[in-house]
Amino acid sequence: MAHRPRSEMIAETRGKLIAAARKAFGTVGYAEASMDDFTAEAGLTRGALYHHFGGKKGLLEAVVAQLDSEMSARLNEISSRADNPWQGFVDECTAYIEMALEPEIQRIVHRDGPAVLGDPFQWANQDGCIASLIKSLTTLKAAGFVRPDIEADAAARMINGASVQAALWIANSDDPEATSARAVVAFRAMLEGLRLVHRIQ
Amino acid sequence: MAHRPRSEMIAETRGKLIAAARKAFGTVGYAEASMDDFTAEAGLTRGALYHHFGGKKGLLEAVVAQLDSEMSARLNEISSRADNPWQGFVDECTAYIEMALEPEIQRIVHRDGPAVLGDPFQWANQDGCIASLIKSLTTLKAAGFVRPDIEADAAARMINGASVQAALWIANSDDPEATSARAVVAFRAMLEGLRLVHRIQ
DNA sequence: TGCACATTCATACGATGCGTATGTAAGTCA
DNA sequence: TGACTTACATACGCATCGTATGAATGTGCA
Repeated sequence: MAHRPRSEMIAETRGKLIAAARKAFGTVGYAEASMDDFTAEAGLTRGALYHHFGGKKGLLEAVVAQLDSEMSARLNEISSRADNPWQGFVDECTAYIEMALEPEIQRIVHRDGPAVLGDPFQWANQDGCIASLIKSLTTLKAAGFVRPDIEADAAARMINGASVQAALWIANSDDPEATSARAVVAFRAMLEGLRLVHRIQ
Repeated sequence: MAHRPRSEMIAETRGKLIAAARKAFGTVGYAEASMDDFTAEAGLTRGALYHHFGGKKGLLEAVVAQLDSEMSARLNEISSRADNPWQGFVDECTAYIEMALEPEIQRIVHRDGPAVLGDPFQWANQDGCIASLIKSLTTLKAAGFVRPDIEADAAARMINGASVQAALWIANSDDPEATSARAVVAFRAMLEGLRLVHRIQ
């Protein structure tokens, strides 16, 4: 094996650690994942982990950031190819729920992540999927689709909470298809409440 | 000390363990709470803990059940003393958010609880606060306050998710008063979406 | 009332996982 | 090319957990 630049080696090491941790966290969960085990699986030891990430928690942050940016990219892709802005947003939210059904995302991003790292809105991923949600809502509001008294941050919070719950419900259901349909009805109704409409009564 | 009936001793031991665990879980969190430490603080050892609760997880379940039934009692009290059913429900939800601001409830019920025990809707506390939510929604729907196509379970999910997020937002804010006001606006708007109203366009 | 039994809880032990301190090899730059 | 830094492995001590065992006390039955 020829001499390779150090920066490449580092990137490879970090990547291997993140991948191994992601797999372990996603399957057995953060608390049950043994650092010795999954570093060994990556052909490394805890020494490398502590050097690059400071500890288990730091590695979780890195894993979450990776998942988050992947989700964000998928969401941007989806919302960008809609002609109606509101419909695009509804699509985005629906996709958000569907992604939360994936075990890796559900477990790491929506369960262990918040429990270990705290409030997701404080994770401050500039390119995270929550930032995407807020951005979408901001433009929607500016375009007059959302009630002017509702702030984008606040709406993003509600939507995030409801989405995760909806996904949890569907994932734990014994008839995911039917449950999904029922969840979407309630979820869209909730979104309608945020929308700017004229009412009587 | 005279001979006391065994059932009393047991109840006292369980109570002491639950109280000590509740305090520890609420302050340092579930993962950081040492069983040796908080059992000793209760004047006991891990032996008693394993005997009565099977382990740390079982004790967490007991603590959560206690908090949950306390919350439920408070919610029932609040919703019962409202004249307008819908307003009573809004009050109940608002109280739910406010309770989630209490560190003990936020940490144990909304953070560590779901992470360790899984989906709160599966905890199956017959007298839990989620059951209260569902019950309130069921009666509201029967009375025609809620859109007929929305199921009580589904709505409870959305509301629960949104409430927890709202509470998290407020709790982590540097101006809780102002944040609370903004959160409530969005939350009520969301509730309006579930409500049965006549609309144009 | 007395005794066998079940239950409650403490103690003791082994195993596992974590964090830090230290060592070593390899890359980098003057 | 040699001093220095960086990347990672190794080794050690400590805390925590689960279980197996033991002692003490209340309880049910003759």
